[in-house]
Amino acid sequence: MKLTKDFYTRDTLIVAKELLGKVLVFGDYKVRIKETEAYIGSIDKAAHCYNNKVTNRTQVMFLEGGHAYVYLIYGMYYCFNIVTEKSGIGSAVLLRNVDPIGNIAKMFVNRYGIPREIANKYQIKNLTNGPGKLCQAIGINKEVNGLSLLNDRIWIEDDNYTPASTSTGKRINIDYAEEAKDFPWRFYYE
DNA sequence: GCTGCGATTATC
DNA sequence: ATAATCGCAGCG
Repeated sequence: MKLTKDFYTRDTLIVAKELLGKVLVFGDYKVRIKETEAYIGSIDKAAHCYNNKVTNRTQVMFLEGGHAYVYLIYGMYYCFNIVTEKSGIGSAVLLRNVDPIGNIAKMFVNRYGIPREIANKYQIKNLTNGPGKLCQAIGINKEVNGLSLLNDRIWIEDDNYTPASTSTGKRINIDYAEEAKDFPWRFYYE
């Protein structure tokens, strides 16, 4: 069943952990969430909205939980986030790794421009295992930014899958974030 | 207006 | 280890 507003408008760390195993649905694409990272603007130097800074880019992070926050990184790749907490609190959860479930054939075309049948082992392994890769695979771009996950274009659902065990660790590629770089705000399972 | 820099990825 | 590539924030 589709996750409702009450799921998203909670503590960001809880939402980040409980998103593991849930299914993101976008058009005909379906992927299962395997790895997330939490970003909390009030105390987190790694967050775009650190110090509750509202800009044209970060304003989406302050919407009520249950919206999509999509940004362009390195001028080349999009990253997909889920906004959390009540309206006015700048926070979001980044999707860092997912397993492909539905419309996988199209994902190979989107990523490599080739049919699934001729993909090599390396390409299969790297289809959706990164924040930029998963967006390219399922066609997420700037137009998704700000969309509600409670409507019918994009949403997350629970199909009663529960990971056997989950792990916690430091977030990736935020060495500039001083003390925040050591916050254990990354959640994942194998 | 100009500058420097990323919540990344592919390739060497 | 490094190039690719551009929106955005900061400056003044």
